[in-house]
Amino acid sequence: MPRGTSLADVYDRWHKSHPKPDETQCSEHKSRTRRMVPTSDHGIGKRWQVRYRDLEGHQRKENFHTRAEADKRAAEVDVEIRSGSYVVPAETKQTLGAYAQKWLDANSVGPTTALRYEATVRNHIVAHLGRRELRSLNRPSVVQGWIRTLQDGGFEVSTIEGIFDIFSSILGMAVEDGLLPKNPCKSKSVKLPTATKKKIVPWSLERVRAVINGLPERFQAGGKLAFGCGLRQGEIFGFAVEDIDFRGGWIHVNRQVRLVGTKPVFALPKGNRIRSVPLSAQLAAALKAHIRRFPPTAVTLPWAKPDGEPKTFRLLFVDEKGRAYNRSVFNMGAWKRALVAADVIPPRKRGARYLQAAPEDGMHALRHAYASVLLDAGESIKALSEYLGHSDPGFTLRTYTHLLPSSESRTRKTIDDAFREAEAEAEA
DNA sequence: CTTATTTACCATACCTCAAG
DNA sequence: CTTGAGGTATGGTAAATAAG
Repeated sequence: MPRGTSLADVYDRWHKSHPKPDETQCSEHKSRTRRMVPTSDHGIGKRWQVRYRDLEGHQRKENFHTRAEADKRAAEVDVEIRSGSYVVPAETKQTLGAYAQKWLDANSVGPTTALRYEATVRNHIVAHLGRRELRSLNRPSVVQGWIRTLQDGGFEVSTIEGIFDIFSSILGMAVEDGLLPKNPCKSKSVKLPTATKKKIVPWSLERVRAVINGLPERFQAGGKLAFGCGLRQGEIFGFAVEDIDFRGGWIHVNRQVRLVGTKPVFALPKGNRIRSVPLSAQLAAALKAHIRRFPPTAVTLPWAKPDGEPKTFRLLFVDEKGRAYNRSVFNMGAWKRALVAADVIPPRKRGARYLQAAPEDGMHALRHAYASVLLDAGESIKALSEYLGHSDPGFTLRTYTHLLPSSESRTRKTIDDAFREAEAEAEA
């Protein structure tokens, strides 16, 4: 703006060349006033300003060096506000790294999940995209390229999905905050690698028996309980003598032992869902024998979080020092050795540091074996779902549907049984 | 020193909930 | 019933530490 030009002159020129916007034309949004004024008259800094009200009615100002730029921006703002793609310009300049931290801080999830979110953001999101400005992420190609680098990293599809979900959630919040016009993760052109759905292959009964036999004596009944009632590992570790109803033939799954970071705590089972499971006579006998041999040990741990209220339960299965089992120690030690004893994995080679086992040969395999045996015997999905503690029978069905005996084999078996019965009657 | 155990942290499968 | 988004427990390795 040339020196000596008065503010009034500028206003005048502006209004002459830019007729007042028609009120009715833009009544669907709140951007009504937009005008340009010089911000200073000494030739320094930005001299043209666009003013408007944003979607929430807050007044916004943006400064420009030239009138042409300001004009262009003013037009853009109107279009953006009308179409809903408007974002606050200044705040989109923050980096993804900074915004991801806000997302982490705003979350209220459990400690396990918080740890995972924090690690995922740090290792997979901020590491690759952390220095980018938020608004620069509004391009599907950028997101797709990032997915590609994850793929090249050799991660499982399920892992990439997990990382992507968190990323999408962060950008989703940015959209809600008005910092991004839309979430590029939702774009049609952003594609995740497709997963081949893995089917659970249950252990054979021989393997179940062999591995249980290979466990240390103090935990053999624990293995039997895991297989015989389908409990999760943490639920076995938290199983107490008061959870058994010998008379009625039930066990109650009321808690688990969980690690919060490295601190063990008692907590409700996964999904905060307690349940009861029928107890077979043989398993009951095994538990009684175990209790005689290894009397229940009172263990006190905080409830739910390390600084939670201390609770004491008389646990059936504790380590040699009378502590609740630490799953990391257990899986590395007793469990792996049982796998070796059962010939599931080879013994450790000289010089090798660890016993190697496949992920599907963890203790969870006993739970899967339980499900498999029940389905094979014709137990209903509904009942199985209850015993496993699934809240959704649909999930149980999806997980185990391939283990349901086929209709043909059920038919053959039924007829075979009928024949046997008929022959038995004829003989009598 | 070598080997065993524990700790710290990461990857993955498992699981819930509710909307479509 | 199916599916997508959100969340959690289990499986695993390497570094740190303790034990032999």
